[in-house]
Amino acid sequence: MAKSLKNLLIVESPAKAKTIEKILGGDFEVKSCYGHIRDLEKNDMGIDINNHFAPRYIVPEEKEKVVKELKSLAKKSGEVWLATDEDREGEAISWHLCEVLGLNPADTKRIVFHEITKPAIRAAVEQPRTLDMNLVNAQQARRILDRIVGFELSPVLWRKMSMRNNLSAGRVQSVAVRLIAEREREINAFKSIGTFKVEALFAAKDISGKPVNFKAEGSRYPAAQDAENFLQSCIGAIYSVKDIQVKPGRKSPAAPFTTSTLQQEASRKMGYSVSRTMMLAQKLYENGHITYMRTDSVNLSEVAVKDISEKISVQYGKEYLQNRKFKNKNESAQEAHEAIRPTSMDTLQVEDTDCRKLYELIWKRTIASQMADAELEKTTAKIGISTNKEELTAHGEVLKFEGFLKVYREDRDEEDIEEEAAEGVLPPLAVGQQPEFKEMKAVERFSRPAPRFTEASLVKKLEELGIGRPSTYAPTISTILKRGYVEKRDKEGVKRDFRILVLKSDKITKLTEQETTGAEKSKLFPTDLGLVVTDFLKQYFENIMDYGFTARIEGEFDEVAQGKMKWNKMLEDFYTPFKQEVNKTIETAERIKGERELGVDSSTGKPVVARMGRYGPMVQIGSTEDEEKPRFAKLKATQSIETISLEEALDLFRLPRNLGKFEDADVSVSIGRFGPYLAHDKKFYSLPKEFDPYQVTLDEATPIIVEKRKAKEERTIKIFEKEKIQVLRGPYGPYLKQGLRNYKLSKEQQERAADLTPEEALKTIEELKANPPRKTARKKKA
DNA sequence: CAGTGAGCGAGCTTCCGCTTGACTT
Repeated sequence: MAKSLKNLLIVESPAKAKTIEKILGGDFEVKSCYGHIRDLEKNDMGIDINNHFAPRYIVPEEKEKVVKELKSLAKKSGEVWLATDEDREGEAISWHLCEVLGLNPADTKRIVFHEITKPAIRAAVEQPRTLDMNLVNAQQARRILDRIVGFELSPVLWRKMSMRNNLSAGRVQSVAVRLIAEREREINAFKSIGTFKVEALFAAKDISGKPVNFKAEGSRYPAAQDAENFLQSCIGAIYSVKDIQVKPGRKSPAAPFTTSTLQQEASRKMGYSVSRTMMLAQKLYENGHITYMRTDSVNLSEVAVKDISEKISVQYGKEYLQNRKFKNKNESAQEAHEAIRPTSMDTLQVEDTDCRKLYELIWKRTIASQMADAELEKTTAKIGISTNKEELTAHGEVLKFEGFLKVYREDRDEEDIEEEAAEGVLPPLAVGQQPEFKEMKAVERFSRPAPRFTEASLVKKLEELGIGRPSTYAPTISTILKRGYVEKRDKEGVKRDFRILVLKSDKITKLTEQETTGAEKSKLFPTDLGLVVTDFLKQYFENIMDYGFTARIEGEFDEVAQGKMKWNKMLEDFYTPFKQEVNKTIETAERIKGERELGVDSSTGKPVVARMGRYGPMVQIGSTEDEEKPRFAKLKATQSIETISLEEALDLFRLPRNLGKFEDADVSVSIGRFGPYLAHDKKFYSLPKEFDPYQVTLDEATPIIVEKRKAKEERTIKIFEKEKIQVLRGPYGPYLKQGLRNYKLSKEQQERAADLTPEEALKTIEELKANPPRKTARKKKA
């Protein structure tokens, strides 16, 4: 009788499975399928396009083990319950499970819950439903469309680009690169404008009678002369308070964390990369400290709200408690999970420092979300000037009740910070009062372009556009970095002069000071490759590259999910014009060069161009049609096709430089595939970083050669000339080298490396060639 | 390890979203 058998309940995550098994107890065996168990075959797109886009699914190799186990458990079980996530992907996973485990979708129990709490799970088991095939079809449409876009566009790039990188394009990654590319161009085109901002310093007595300084702001003047005229007009003036406004203000806490807001705050507060945050969160989740970390929901379960409320009452007092329900701003959210929160608000010691910092951040954000508003008092004082009609404004802000700010304050991105009115405490002022005038300044301030994206601010932007999902933000960033479309790096700022006019003791002084501008840390920069590929895709595939494309097709997926549209009809409508564009592009588009004319080389009269070559960005003097062969030079890592000047380009041709003779052989310096190097007597020595290949002298170069030669000798234990094998000393101990390849010695062989015979070395290499030690798939090189 | 850049063609690459370990270096 089936009753005696256990029920098998399948969820996506193994950590979830453990928790649920505890809640459901004896009748249920809870197992995990580890996400998707089937995917489209890779050959020939895995889609029969001419047969109404029929997908060809396979179980990937790495999923075979799980599938086998679930199959055998399903056979032995009384009933199978599908409890995958309540969203499009979760519904599809359940359907794939039916297909693979041989279950009938019409009578297999499908249950859902948004939170892993006892009441939610009990309630779910009471109300099983069956699979929603419309939702499954919406997922299939999503999957197939992404496969089509990716597997049609990428090969176009392979054909049209001369680089041998494994280029790729896709609905999400290509738009992510576009955002970074356009921001860069915006910055390059930005014309900074200086204006003079008036700021006066006064003093008045505070409550205890002590004089304190405070600031008041005046107008901005576009020209230095206007600012000077204004200061001039203030000479000898009397300043008096004309008006005082006191207004209450409030600040409310931010919603509990989702994946993207957690990534943003961890980046702003701790400087974690997006993938680091996810790794740490994964650990916290597996140890049962926090709820699921890939979510777009800001919702907290009732049980959690109760726990949080109690904690606030006990730890901070009842006046700090204010329960709130947050709504998701984002339309594309699927909300299959809760917000990210601690599983319990009890104080908890997390061992690992980085994990602890992230845990504490989550704890504080969660607690703060149910705390009272902070109450402020904002004071604005207008100060009149006796000699002219202008008024100065002083702002003050006093915190009356700290509320949630006692625990947590959200940081802001550079992008969102407007120049702030000076905040702080104003001394008590009265209308008619004449505060003591100290000085007035007009400081030149320059407008700034939007800052470059950080990983986290890119995620924020993508989420706003509805592009990508919590589980893909980190992988998307890895992809565009790996493809070389984007680089993460620092940029040194440049020094800039700015002017200050100071009015003090009825005299105006003019000063010039220096500031650093344009410095960036850990920002995303597009490479020339990224810029060129983006331009190409924008030109030929405007629709896919449009920032609204995902939102539009999401609307159609929703219609499929509601049963208002057939999924293969939707794909048909998308595919027909898209495929035409692909074909047209393959036929008509020129190879992607990204060429930019820089001018004429004055010494030869030949044109100079910057462009993409087989090995990356380069400059070229003369053309291939000329009788004389053109000259080529590679751009430096910090240079770009778009911004390099003729002068900088010509400078690159100063290499190779012959430095002179050393030990009867020429010493020359150049930049090669692996950076700057010295060449001498047919041997190469890489040039240490502190030397500039354009500046280095023979006297500096010879010690480097001598030094490197010595180091190499010290590394060499033995050389077997005939076998062309070297026994070398490396950072992990002695090893063998033959040609370009290294071979590991066994521990025992390492100990007697100096006594190895050529025969044994040869044998070792043969054996290692026959059985390469690493199991991980390695890429074949042509 | 080291100076390439044209074009041809073999054989290969590639997407997004769900999930975690198993792998060395």
